[in-house]
Amino acid sequence: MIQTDLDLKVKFLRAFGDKTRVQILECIKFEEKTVSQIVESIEGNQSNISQHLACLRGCGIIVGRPEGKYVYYGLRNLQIKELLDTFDNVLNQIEDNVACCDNHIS
Amino acid sequence: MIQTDLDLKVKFLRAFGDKTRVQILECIKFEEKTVSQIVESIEGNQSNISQHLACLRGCGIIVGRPEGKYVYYGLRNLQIKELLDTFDNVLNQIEDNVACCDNHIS
DNA sequence: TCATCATATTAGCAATGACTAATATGTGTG
DNA sequence: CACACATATTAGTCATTGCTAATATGATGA
Repeated sequence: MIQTDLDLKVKFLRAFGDKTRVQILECIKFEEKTVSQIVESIEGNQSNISQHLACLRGCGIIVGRPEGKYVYYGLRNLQIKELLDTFDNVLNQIEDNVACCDNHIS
Repeated sequence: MIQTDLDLKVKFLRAFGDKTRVQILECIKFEEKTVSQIVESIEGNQSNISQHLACLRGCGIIVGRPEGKYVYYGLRNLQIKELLDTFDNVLNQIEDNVACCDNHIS
């Protein structure tokens, strides 16, 4: 299947649109963590977290650094960090509007 | 149901993670358009587009301005515009990684 | 090498989201 | 008022995504 730029963009953006993945990103926003640490921190299960990590990694949002039997995950680069900060900033301004969105789409 | 800040954040971010909605945003990025114009521009159907517009509006990303029998939709504010630009910038840097993400999640 | 721990992968199921078709609302115009 | 046009809403179906449980891989240390 051919992926257009649009498809890639959507895939990238969709990666941010899941509760577990947002929690993971917040969890490793300031320092890299092992899978176990992330699992414990957000109280998920190992398999599930591992799948979401694979997704975020595959989308170029995070990177994994194996070290012995652990893998440390962290944000890919500063740009991603800044993007996350931008989300928070924009969200603060429009929080009231988002609160009343009850359409079943999204 | 109580919506936590996290839920709101996820709802907001998820709004960007759909092909049709991304197309809509690109379509009205520089100037507001009527629903009909958007429908024609991205070759969707009216009902579908209308639902996605409701979603984006409900999430505070776009605003609708009724004028006579038309409704003009545009980005809510400059911050949203800048956020969209940021997406493009970040994406340019990591496009190669996104391309090879084949996990069925996201 | 065997046992253990950390992480990844797979398959199947459950839940959510998006699309279509039909209908409703609302606005302008003859 | 009646009609035409623009947009919104609803219900139902189909497709996608996420979760769980089980198993596999890979590394460490006794």
